[in-house]
Amino acid sequence: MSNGSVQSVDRAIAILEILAREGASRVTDLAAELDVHKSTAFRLLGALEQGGLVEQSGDRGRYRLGFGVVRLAGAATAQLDLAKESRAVCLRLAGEVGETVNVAVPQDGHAVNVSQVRGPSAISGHNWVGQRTPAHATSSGKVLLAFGALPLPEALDRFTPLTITDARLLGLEEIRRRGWAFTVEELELGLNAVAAPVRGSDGAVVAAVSASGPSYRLTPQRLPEVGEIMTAGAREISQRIGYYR
Amino acid sequence: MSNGSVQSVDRAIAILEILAREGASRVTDLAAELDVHKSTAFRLLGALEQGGLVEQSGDRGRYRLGFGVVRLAGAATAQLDLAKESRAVCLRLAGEVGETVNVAVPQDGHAVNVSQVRGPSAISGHNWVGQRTPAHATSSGKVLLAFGALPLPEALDRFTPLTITDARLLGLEEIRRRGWAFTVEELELGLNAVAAPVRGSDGAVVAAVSASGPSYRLTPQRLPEVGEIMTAGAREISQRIGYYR
DNA sequence: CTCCTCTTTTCCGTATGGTGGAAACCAAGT
DNA sequence: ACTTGGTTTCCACCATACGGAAAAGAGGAG
Repeated sequence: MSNGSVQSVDRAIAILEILAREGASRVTDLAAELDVHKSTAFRLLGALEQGGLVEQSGDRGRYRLGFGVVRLAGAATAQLDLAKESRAVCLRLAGEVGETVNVAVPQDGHAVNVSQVRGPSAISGHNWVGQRTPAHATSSGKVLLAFGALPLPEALDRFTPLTITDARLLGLEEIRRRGWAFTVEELELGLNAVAAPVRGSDGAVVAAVSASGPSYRLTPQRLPEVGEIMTAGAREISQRIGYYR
Repeated sequence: MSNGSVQSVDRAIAILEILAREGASRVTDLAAELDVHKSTAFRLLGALEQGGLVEQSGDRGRYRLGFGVVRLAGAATAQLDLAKESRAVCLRLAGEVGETVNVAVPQDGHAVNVSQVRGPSAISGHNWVGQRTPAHATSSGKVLLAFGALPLPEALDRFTPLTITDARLLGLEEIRRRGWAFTVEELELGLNAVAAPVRGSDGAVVAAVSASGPSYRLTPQRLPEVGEIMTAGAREISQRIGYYR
């Protein structure tokens, strides 16, 4: 843990905080509050302005927070929103399907779980949250691959004898057509899963919600039924985070 | 207009943008993308973390945007929200009262107008938006003084023979009791106004909405009626920006 | 359990980027 | 037209931020 000592970055952040508090400020006032020279304050404001984090008010020499801050915050809260808004839906889905439900987002070429609700009959205490999973061997991953939220990996590693290691056999087009994906003992023997796409406000797929359980309960015959349930659940999560189509 | 040349601030902002785009990143990846040394990236992240704009993800060495960005954005959008959300209400109030309606926020010891809707019978083409007005001589200003959104100025300047220049005679307690304020030819001869307080999500008064017009139309006898209308309008604006009490 | 690989984190000498100061420029008020 | 106070520009200097080396840590393979 560092002590945060980059003087001009510290000062720039202090300027942002002052502007958040005051609404708008003049160069002179900011300089006085920061105890720096007016030319220093002016230069720091220039850098923040160039980066979109501040902008000039109508009248000369007065600054306020810029829309760049709102854009950054939008990105910061998007995943907070997703985890928060999806929780209630995951709880219901876990009860309805009877298995563990997860929400995964694309990150560094992997599917990373950000939310989990354990199924009522869950045997395993396994917590998937924070864990990255191989996209080609998980139902969530296949969804993210199919809908363009993840790029196809160069190598598809084998985890079980049933793992698909040929990209052409992943069936991504069929997943797009059907609207949900599944795996049958491809990540772990005895583990099946079904996932559906979660869309953001612009319609792009930003996450996947999945149900997973032992193959003797989540049988291949049961996949279509569970697929429809997850698709409806995914749609509801999408609406909760701002997708209205 | 400066060229934004503060290298470490520029780099810090670039880090924020990368994190907004990627969701989370490692030190090594940020360094590569910024084309700086890993120790440089690490130090900049430390400064941003100290300022609350980034935080570490669960796993070691991975960073994401922090809640400080959301707090800054909250401040940035609050006034955008106010101007946007109040517009529809101001339009209706202007029609209902028949006079020009303004919304003012406290800034640097003044009441500053951020939104205006001209009344149907407005004679003057005067645009108040962006203009700061003396708090003690305007109805909006008196509201902001009464409810603690503005401090009492040291000197109360006289604008007309009717301007109140003794702070004790402003009647701030009565304004709090009654819930609205008025001026009668205190800023300009022949100009009267009525204002009511707009509250933010935490209940604090963050703005005032006012109706102003010529004293032969906005007569003293008409002030109570208009006061009630403005109070209802202010409550509606408050609810639109998140006040639910 | 050991070793390897890669990343994170720390430390430090150096040079360059950021500083304060002086001054030019600008806007508002009298 | 002049004054006042703030904004903005320019520049020499030095203190801070840099990159590099290395220590520490984590994860994976054998």
